[in-house]
Amino acid sequence: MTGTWHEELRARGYRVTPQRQLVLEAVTRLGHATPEDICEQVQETARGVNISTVYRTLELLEELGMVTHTHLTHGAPTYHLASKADHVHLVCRGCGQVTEVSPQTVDGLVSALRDDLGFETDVHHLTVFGRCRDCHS
Amino acid sequence: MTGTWHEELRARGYRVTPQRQLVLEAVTRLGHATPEDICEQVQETARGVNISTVYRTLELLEELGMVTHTHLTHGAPTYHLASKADHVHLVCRGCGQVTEVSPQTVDGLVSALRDDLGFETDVHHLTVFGRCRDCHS
DNA sequence: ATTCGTGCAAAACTTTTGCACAACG
DNA sequence: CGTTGTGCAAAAGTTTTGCACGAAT
Repeated sequence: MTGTWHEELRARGYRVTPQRQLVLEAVTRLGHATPEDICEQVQETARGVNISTVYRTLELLEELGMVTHTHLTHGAPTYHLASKADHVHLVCRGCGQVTEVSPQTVDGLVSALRDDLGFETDVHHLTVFGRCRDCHS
Repeated sequence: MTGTWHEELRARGYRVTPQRQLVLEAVTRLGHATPEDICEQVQETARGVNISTVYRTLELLEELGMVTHTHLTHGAPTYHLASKADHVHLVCRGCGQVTEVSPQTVDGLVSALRDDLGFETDVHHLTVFGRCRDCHS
């Protein structure tokens, strides 16, 4: 299971390092996590890892299409696995809860934008803000 | 026309100051603008205005419901008039262009989320990322 | 006259970058 | 071994905060 993306890295001339493995594992485990969250998680295994390495690695993994990021709150970007990114985020302004819903929920919107405007939606990046059932004020 | 929101401010115990007028005018004029954009615009009229005042004023105006902000790019928040915020943003990852489309484009999505999940979408804050017609790579 | 708002400066955060050393292949 | 990646430290960028002065009511 680890082999696959090792080859992916190598094929593109990048090296496989413990730091890169740890960052990817942290993203896998944490789900929606900020660079700082990820750094903390990584440091539980390897204390020395620097946050600048986390930033550099996230940039790399994103370029490789292995992770993506979205802006769920204020300004903090959160990263998650691209392979598990096939969903749309709902963020509740009341309780802050993040829900994931199937991309087919937005199929209509995606088609409309494509047909009317030629706009190809990046569903992975779609975040919908609002209020969940429990937080109707 | 200026009277209306002057009273709004006063009614809530806030004062009407030139800085607040200028920030609101800048937001009105610029459309989607970052705090720094707004600060520059304001300073063309009143050189002394400090960016911290801009931040404080934007926070106030947002609390009053007169402006809203969205995250159109990286991490830079952009502000615009709440009264003109009745639209959805399309952001092209290729050329960076921001297009506004009618909220009725997302009516289907909004209904689906409400009916299925009880989730009330905040349409003002909806930003869709993707690629515009001219930037299909 | 009082209280609130502003400018200034510094602090707090987040993200990026340069460089010497370490380590992957 | 050669080249790429990392840690460290510092820089750059953005947003927040404390405080004394100025301005609105």
